[in-house]
Amino acid sequence: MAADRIDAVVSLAKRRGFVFPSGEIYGGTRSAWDYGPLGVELKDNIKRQWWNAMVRSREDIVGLDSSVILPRAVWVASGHVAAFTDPLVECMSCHKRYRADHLLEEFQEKKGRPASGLGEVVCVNCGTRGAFTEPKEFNGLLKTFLGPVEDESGLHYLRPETAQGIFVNYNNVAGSARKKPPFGIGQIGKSFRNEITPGNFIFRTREFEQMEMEFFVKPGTDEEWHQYWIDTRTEWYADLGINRDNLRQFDHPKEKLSHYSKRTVDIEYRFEFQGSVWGELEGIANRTDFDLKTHSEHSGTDLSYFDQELGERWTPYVIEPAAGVGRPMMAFLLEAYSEDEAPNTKGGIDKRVVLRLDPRLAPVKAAVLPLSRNADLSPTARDLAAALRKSWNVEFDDAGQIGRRYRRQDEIGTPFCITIDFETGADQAVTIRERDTMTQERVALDQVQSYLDARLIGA
RNA sequence: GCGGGCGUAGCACAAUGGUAGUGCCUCAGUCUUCCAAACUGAUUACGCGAGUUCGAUUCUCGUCGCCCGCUCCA
Repeated sequence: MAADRIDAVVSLAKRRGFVFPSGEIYGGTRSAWDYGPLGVELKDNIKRQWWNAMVRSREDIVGLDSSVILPRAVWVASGHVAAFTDPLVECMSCHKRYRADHLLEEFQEKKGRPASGLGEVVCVNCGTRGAFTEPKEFNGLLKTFLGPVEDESGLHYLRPETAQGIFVNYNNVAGSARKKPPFGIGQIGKSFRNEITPGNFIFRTREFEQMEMEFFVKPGTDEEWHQYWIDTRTEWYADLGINRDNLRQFDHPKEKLSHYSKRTVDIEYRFEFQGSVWGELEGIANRTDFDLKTHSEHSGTDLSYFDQELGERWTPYVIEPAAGVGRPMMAFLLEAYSEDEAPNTKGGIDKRVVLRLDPRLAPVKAAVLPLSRNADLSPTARDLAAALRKSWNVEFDDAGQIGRRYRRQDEIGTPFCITIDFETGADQAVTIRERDTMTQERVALDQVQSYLDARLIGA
């Protein structure tokens, strides 16, 4: 059932132009997806909501847009060059693949002593002992080469997280924006990871977009701030329409924390993938003073803060709410997808697909629909659509029967349909039909703008 | 990258060693006065390459891609 729901959403996403397989005419690639006309609107709306909530509306947070390509030294300092490398081995008997370090850890757990090597380890899948290939380094960083020659001197990495761009600009931002802890720097941008297994639609891709905010606080206040951001971010999803029953907070077990983290809590959504019910939307990590300290050491630039009140110097702790863009987008789509039964004019029952997106997220805010194409209603309708477009993304559609056009808009989540009919010329009014309530209201032509404005606050 | 499965219009499905059909969708027209009406017409596909063959969408091989698995974490 849940898998059906995902299938239905994936199919809808492609059919109506939300998401296309990347490079499809050449066969496509699982590494990335392309966002079509409706997808880019939805994605921008999600990003705008995040930016408004996290940056614009807050005195204590400012924005940044840092580069994707960074020198290798940054990633050495951040620990990614070392930590993003996984030694992979394969059982030559059954071809199952493992992480070599995991195999050795498990051995020690079971036997209570370290293994002398992989030769002692038994494949849990087929029972063969020590038949593993040599460990092969698998690095999650994407490499690229700058300059005329492809050699080590030109080696740069595409960022696997946007956060490092914030840390290396810490002094620039704090100084120019005149901010001191507690304060934050927010950023939206692309990141790249050479994932072993991309998949589940836009859930895991090698190129992806992140919305990250690094919040710098005084050591000792970090745990309190951490909890504040966990709750604030969970609320954000609920406010935009995710049912609380489909959200949960997941505390990472200590032994599985990232190399930089003291505690990490994920906000997860009930995706109901095959094999795993919950999937991460956002991770809120307490990165301690790891990043500012390591960049201070490696770069030689002191990134600590001089506390005038205390007369002492300390390195801020960092609380990081790091969200994807694609994952929330998928969650919002799954959450919004519904199938109603609706009677049709033939006396039968039709399936009515409705995307109950929050109006703030809906890619199209209103559709202007002349009741008939033949009766000169279209010019009035086009004028109205053009006027409304100055404020909102508005569609005009005069093709086919009116009921069909309503359904088309339902399917893409348009909250309002505005119909120009044969009385419009006389009474200078239109009918506005609301997606969720299916109610209709007669509204004067010159009041349509304010009608929408009142119902699209915050969009 | 390794193992298994799968590749026919945008989608769902056919058929065939000789010219590939249907429904839905899309588009145009007739008609249609508020919830996927009807009719007429139109666009669109054998993933790619090689081989076997007089002839391949069909058989063989290769390749590419997708799906599932291999803990990746936004």
